[in-house]
Amino acid sequence: VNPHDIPDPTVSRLSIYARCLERLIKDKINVVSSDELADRAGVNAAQVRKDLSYLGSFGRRGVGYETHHLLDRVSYSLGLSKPRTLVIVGAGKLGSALLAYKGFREKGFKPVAAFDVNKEKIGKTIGSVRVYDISRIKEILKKKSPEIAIIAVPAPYAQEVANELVAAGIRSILNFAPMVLKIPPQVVFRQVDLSLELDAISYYLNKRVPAEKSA
Amino acid sequence: VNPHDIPDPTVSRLSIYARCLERLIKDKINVVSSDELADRAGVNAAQVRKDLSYLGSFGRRGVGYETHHLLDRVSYSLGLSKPRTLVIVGAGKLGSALLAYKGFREKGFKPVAAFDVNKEKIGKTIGSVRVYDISRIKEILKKKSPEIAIIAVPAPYAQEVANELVAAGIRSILNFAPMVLKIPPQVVFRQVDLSLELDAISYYLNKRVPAEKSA
DNA sequence: CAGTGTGAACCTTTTCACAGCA
DNA sequence: TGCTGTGAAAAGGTTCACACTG
Repeated sequence: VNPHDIPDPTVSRLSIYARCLERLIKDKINVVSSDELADRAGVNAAQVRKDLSYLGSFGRRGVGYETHHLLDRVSYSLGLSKPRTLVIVGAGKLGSALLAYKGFREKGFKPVAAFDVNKEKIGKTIGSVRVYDISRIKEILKKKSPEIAIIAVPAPYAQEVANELVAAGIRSILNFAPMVLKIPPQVVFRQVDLSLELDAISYYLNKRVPAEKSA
Repeated sequence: VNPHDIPDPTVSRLSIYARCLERLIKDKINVVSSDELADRAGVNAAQVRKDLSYLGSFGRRGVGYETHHLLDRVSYSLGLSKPRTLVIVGAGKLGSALLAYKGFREKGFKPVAAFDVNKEKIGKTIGSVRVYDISRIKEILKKKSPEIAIIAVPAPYAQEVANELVAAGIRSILNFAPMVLKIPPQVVFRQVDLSLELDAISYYLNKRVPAEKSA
């Protein structure tokens, strides 16, 4: 459907450019150069131009990019034009925090259901979304046809949950459990891994001088 | 301090190998081949061998890697041998979820303080850690000297918080706010970005056939 | 033999540098 | 003149393939 294949790192940066463009538009700035956008996105200007070139060319030479137009184009490429529905599996601390997250709705990601095993949570409403018994995943997914499932259960249950989601025909999964999951290739899969990030920080902390001398 | 420079993607995978090795050890498996480890980590075997080769060579040809020894070596390389202290700025839904996260302590990351602006939270204890007024960052950081700060405040405040942390001499920052932050290069910096991940999923959802025909 | 360790080939991504255009 | 768009070069990472060894 989309024009061409965009490299994965570029996809990630497009999301960041979109965020920067929203800010610029909020500030009533109508034109931005690759230099300025690069600075705001924390990358270099050639990178911005190369990234945007995957979407076609609509900068004006000698001027820059029209912010509204560029945001439209970036959003379109990311498929953000139409709203997306999602479910969250696991309504514990993390799941609840995610359900309460305002950013979802603002960006067009709409939670339509949550699941948990805890009897006390089942039937309750968190962040305007109902919590269902986890055994009803297949049934509810059939009814609501969400496009995205977020896994926010403890690591030992994550693979099992993933299997059920896949069996129920989910098209994409975002996993927060610190666990390698086997997911069939036709399902879009991404991972957010707090504990990996901490390990990485730990590594780079050690690489730096253990005790700094001066600023 | 550390032997050699390890590529960033390898650092991330080392964290995953460590996780797999813990599992293997829990299951009383003492030797593992690069093939088996690769399968569990979701990468290919050459990758595993190349990654491990950055740490030296201690596999036994024809046999595999001794799990205990390898885990020790990987943990050491990641700097996980010694415990790390951290603070969390922002004790809202997300910050509280993070404070409650058991995985921290298990892996040797110890929260020593939290900060918030909300008067109702200040003075309370969440997950065994006290919540301080955010204006006391400098003072408390001086006293507790944490190595890592986690930013879990709303995006508009994240840069301001980051500036204070840097001014207070923090050595590393993990940012959860969906916001590009300017951090001086001597501070180790990583970002966890939910909204970016969702955008990426949205992109790949669009790339796939909009309606699937068969399995 | 089975499985590691690693140079070399391959592939992807980033950066450079400049032609081309408003 | 100033800034985009883009080939080409450089850098960085992954995979291959095989010599080597317990």
